[in-house]
Amino acid sequence: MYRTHTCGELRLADQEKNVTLCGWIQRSRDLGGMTFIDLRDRYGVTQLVFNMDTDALLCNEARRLGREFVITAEGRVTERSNKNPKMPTGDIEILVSRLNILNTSLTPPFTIEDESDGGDELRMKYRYLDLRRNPLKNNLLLRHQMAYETRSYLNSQRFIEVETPVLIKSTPEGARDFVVPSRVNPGQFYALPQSPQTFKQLLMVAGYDRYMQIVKCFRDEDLRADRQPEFTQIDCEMSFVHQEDILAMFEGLVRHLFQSIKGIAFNEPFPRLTYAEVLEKYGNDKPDLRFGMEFVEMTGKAKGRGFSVLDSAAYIGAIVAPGCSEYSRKQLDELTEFVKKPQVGAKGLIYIRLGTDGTVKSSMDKFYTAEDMLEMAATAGAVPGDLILILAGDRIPTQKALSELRLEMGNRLGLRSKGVFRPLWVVDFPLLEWDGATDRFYAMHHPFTSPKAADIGYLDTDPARIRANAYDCVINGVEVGGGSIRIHEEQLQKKMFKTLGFTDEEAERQFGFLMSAFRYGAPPHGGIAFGFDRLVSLFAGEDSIRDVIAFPKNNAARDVMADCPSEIADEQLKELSIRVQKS
RNA sequence: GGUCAUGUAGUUCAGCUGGUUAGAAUGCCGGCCUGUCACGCCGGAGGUCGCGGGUUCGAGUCCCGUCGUGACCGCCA
Repeated sequence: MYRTHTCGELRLADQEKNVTLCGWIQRSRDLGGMTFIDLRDRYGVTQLVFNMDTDALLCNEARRLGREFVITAEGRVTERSNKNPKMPTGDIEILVSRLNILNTSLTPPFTIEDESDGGDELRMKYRYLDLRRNPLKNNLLLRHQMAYETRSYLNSQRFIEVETPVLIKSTPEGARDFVVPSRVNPGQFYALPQSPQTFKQLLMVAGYDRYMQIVKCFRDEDLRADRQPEFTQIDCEMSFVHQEDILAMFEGLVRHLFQSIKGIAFNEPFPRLTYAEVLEKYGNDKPDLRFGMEFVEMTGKAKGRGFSVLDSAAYIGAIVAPGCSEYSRKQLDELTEFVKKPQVGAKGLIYIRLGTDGTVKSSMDKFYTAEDMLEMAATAGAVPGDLILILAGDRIPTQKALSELRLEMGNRLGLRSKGVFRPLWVVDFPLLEWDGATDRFYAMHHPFTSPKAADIGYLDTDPARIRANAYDCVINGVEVGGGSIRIHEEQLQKKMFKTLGFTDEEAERQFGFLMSAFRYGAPPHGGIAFGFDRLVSLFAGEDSIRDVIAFPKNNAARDVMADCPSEIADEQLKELSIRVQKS
């Protein structure tokens, strides 16, 4: 070993020890007669000291060290005459007797500090330098701890980790597949898994009744701050369970992570809201429960005064912004602009101010009396000093817009604190979604999700009404996990494929192996997958999952450090029987 | 596929209704400095204003195109 200790561990108790440290030059302070150097490694920073009087030669050598040089330094641990209470190692320093430069460094293009001066683009290009900084280092350490605690909890519950293949069969359902050409099978392709879905079900058929895997998944869709083309799931499946058993087991996992990593205990069970409920109350299937401001439907109450915007609306919804009655014209205009953005899509915003002095002011004073509005305010549960914000229009788009407005108000009022966590389960998702463009149903979760027993009858009569045994785990407005109880009977699965518009032949060609397996004693089973990157970014308080991934891709799915994807040699293409069409 | 924002010293940014030699901070280099820890002080170097075209007597600034980056919509079972 080059070193006897790390740069984070020496304390006053180690005084007079002769030690050797290795690390990178964080910074040096040359005072003329003496020079201080902060030496950094993964574990911390330790101050080295050189003195002209003690050893002029060595001190001059130290003055020539540049930022990010890699050195090894041997010396004696001594108590500082000026201690630095801000550093864990601030009581000591190393009086260096021997110095060795292991490697020099170019001056890095941005400063390796907690608050770097580098922009995103540059830091992505030099990711290996960015990873030297504490914020990213701490995120990766957190990620490691969470993976470790996940395995620890699930292992204690008798789950076993099984690896599943990465080169699998492509299927047209769901997200676009990443595709891999097969050299030995010209003209044929593998796909990278969007998730190990079918394999974990096959493991259940095989009798491994508690499976888990922390596994990479791939989806060739456009990116977002919380979406990468390759991402990591905590993938799980269990046999002989009902929905209730899954929720209990994995509520346990989430609790274990919060307890062991953040020391947070939740006293109450996680709330469970149905899909229908969260849409009515929050206009969103992943509601942020850190604050209330639930929707109040006014559709029945607010009509019939000759205000055409409301009279013609299929849905009228309100939220109450507590204590905001004094919002200025400018602030209200900002909110109106916000809801009118194309991404939000409302046509306008109606407000009612309930003054603390009992007065009522509204943007629809022309049509409604003060009594009308006080009655509406009472319906909405508003009190003097509150501001009521109302959107009207078609039901679904208006609820969606009101949801955006609710979140915006939550931000403005500081109700979405990063240190507060409000998990919940959303249950009873619809089984199917109608798509007008292709004129067919799609599975909302995936085609293996089982319908609620009570709703199975609707398969033939009214498929849109069927609720699924599907559930999401949502924390602070982030969908961190989701799963379902699967279909384990061949006949029902066949019927499901039929409802989705598959012919028997198509179903057989794409999922024949699964259908076959179901003929050999498939146990009832179900599972869940957590978005590990999202979970870590939530714990880390980061807005983007890129900050918890060592080497992420950018907006356009490029690795700007490696400059990838890239073209490949004609030889390679030929070998793969692929011709590239240049447009 | 679409909308919006953005691109100026190594870096982060400023640069007004178009007008002399494009500024600041930080980093870098040199000098001074024996208890600093974001050390301090003095000095210096450093620019194809992303790229291409246009308008104009004159463009970092206005217009068009293009490329990069970021956020969002569509998309993501």
